[in-house]
Amino acid sequence: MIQPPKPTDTTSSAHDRVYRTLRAQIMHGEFRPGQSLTLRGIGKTFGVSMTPAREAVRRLVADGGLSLSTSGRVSTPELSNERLEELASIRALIEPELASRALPRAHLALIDRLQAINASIAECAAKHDDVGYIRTNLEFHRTLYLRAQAPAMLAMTETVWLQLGPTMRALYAKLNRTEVPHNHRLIVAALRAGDEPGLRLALRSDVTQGLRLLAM
Amino acid sequence: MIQPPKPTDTTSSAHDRVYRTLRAQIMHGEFRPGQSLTLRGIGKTFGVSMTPAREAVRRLVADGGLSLSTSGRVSTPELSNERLEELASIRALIEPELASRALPRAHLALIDRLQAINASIAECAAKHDDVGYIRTNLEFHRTLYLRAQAPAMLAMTETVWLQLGPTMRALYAKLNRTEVPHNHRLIVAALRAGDEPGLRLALRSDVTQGLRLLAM
DNA sequence: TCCTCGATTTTGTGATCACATAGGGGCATG
DNA sequence: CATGCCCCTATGTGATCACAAAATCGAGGA
Repeated sequence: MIQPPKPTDTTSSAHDRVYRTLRAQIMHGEFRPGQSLTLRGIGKTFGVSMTPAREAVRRLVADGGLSLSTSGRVSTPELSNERLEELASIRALIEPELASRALPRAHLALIDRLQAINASIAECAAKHDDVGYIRTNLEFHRTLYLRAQAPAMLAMTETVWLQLGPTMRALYAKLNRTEVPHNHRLIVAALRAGDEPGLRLALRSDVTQGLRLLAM
Repeated sequence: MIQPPKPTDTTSSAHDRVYRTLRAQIMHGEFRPGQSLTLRGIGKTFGVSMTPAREAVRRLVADGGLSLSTSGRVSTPELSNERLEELASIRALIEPELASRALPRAHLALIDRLQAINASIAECAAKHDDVGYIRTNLEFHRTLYLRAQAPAMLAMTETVWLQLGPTMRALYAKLNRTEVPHNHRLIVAALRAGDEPGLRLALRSDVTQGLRLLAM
């Protein structure tokens, strides 16, 4: 009946806010694989009705960040090993390409920023902050790829990250890292040296490294 | 008030039916670039209310098949040249990989089927049936890639096709093809010969060919 | 004839409701 | 104590409504 007041920001629609928040949470590993969500629960969390919650969920299902059971129940996906391997293959295909495109545009300020992000990663690793580790790790990659000026390719890569989010969380929780991955240092070094083949190789290794650890 | 009867199939939800139909239509070039759609119009077309229409549209927006104006208006995307080139690059990156993975599993029956599809393409070309041409062309690629046993990679590729749909339509309408693209014959030949490098090359050429014609 | 401004219509957004069904918990029975 | 069944609650689906904003159309004036 009475439309309740709109105390929140009016800069974007409700469903978009829900969508972006949930997407970031999933991508950064804040949910475990197979964790179930409910539309009413999401709505309650964000202070909206079921309608925008459903739209956000639909979008997330569309790009693989959530999966729908046959009865319409929503949960984060549990990836099979084949799926995981395939997603890693996609990363290994696209991300070296993105890095390679970014290379000619990577000036010193960018490289310094990447090194600073690596320091943040080290901090998260020391604190055993899994979510922070994943988030800053992805930030490292995104910062580099943004220079590639290839928004569609980047969007596609982020969609893969989204699908991997919950599984990465479960994986990293087991690993108990304590330092920056070696490959990140190789990436920075290759950028400084302008070494394109080395950069591609380092990216490929970095991307497939997590999977290799899982398969052990 | 009164819930109207459900005369339609109960095998899937309304929004899913709308989604799949619209997705196919967009991918096959049944809409021109920039063509605008309305939620109420979609609902009326499919005999459903706005709710499922909105959900279907959200999903399509999420994977780039439709775009939203700032005011929430829905339309098929008009791709910039940079975007187009980028999407072609993605195709050129993934599709040779898919073909390569399909190659060891491609037995004779598959190759024959591909050749039959090529014949269908030729028919469509002769009849100047643009939509049919695009549909059978994509069917050729999908039939091959299904053998790769890489569903995530195939899904990603189809998403790119979806984004290209309206533009491909506009492009092919200008070209007035009259025969099967030469590269499709090369693809079949490479499959028969088990020639992996040749297959990758033919795929790459086939995928980027359309773009090259546009840039002329 | 063309531009401008205002009213009306169109359209998207979000809330709410009725309904069907899937799941889970509790109870009875072996 | 385990297991199967049933009822109730939780949950998703789709329709409808109120509202705001945008677009479109038309009238009037320059």
